Amino acid sequence: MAGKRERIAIRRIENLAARQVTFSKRRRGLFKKAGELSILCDAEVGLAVFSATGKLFQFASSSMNQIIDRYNSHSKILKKADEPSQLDLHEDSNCARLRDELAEASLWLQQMRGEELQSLNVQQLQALEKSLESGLGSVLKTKSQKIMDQISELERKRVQLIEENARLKEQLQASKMEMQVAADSPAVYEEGQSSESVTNTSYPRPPLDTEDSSDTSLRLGLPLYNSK
Amino acid sequence: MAGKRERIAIRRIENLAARQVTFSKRRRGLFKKAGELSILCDAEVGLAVFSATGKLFQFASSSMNQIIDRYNSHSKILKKADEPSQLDLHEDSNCARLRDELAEASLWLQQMRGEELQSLNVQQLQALEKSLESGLGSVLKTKSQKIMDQISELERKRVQLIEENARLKEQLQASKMEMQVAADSPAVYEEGQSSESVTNTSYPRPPLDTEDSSDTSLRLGLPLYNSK
DNA sequence: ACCTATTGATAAAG
DNA sequence: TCTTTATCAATAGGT
Repeated sequence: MAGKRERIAIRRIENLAARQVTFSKRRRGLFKKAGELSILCDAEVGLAVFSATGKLFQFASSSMNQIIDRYNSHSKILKKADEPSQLDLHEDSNCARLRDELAEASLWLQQMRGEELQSLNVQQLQALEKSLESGLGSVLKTKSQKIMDQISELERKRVQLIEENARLKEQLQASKMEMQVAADSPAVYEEGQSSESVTNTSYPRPPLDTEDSSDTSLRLGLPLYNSK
Repeated sequence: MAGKRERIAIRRIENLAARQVTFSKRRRGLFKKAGELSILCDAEVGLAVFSATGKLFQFASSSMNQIIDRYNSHSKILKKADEPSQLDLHEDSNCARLRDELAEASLWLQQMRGEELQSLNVQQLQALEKSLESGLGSVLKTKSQKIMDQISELERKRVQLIEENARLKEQLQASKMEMQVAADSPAVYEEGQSSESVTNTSYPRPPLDTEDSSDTSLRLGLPLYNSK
């Protein structure tokens, strides 16, 4: 029924299935915490994880390439200033092509952000408008979906808590009644069962299993969750 | 004395001191978990964190450069499979930088077109949405302005043509009167132009402007703007 | 997948 | 920043 969570030693998990399960769980936890750190503390965070099978998982608060650039800048500063002269002169066709593509992509980005539009004609503007509307639609759809997922999750938790509350109220009632009986006839009880029997005669109460009712962990809400 | 650890909301911590404290604690926790994941699950993990003040903290299960190289390889595979050999072998820093920038720009373009959105969180989606709406607004504004300009231009041409028409009508009138005078008192003409002028009077023709009205593109009202 | 017991992480205070 | 402590969150192991 329960996880004994004996703390596992931090060394490679030999069992393949267990390793994969742990990888999934811990990876999600790690990414969540990375995201929280970036938001809470206004930090730029980049995280890349390659599974043992070679698959890539990544998280970046901004974009991974931006973070890598920034990282390289820092590394360079720490190491040494590079000499740009030779490299600049040695500009081969691949570089030129890349530069052209980058220029084109940058212009597109500018135009999608609403800049440098004067050089476009009405037809081109119309195409751009259509593209932006389409993109906006996808973004809204994705955002809605993510928000709805969050809401569902919250609702699920809310229902769980309501059930928990109801259970605790019942137990509180039972506890009060027990105390009142104890005050009426103050005696020393070694076991809860005797008081329970008295209580039963005085106040009707929700049925409790006599075997389990002395188990603290169960009183605190060993729930018969049927949720979901 | 005690931590009430009420779960804080995941949003930027406004208080500077509290933010720095949380940054320290969570950063250490995050790095610890990153290390545990890499060992437990035999994964390669790279993590870079830039504080709000610009300081770099990093963790890498192997070496950061190795991880960045592996990451770039994956990105390349995902993006395009064209000519990897030449670029890989002849990779100077300028080329690499250009390629990274291009990759980033391409990703942005994709996301603005509504693709590859699943990796974004709600905040990032919101920012993207805002950017798209802003760009769309500018595009619509520019398009409207250009259309209005075209309408104005057409209206100007229309007025010009009306005036031209009126002038021609006057000339026609004058011409007719001349002809009538000529018929009344036929004189001797030495040049062939006289026959032409007679022809003109017989068949009225559409007005022709020697300069503007002969420009087909303007008549069609669809100026063919040449972008770039 | 889901659930819980248990350990781990961490917010607040000193 | 370090320590303490009370809680909350992550997760190991089981179903």
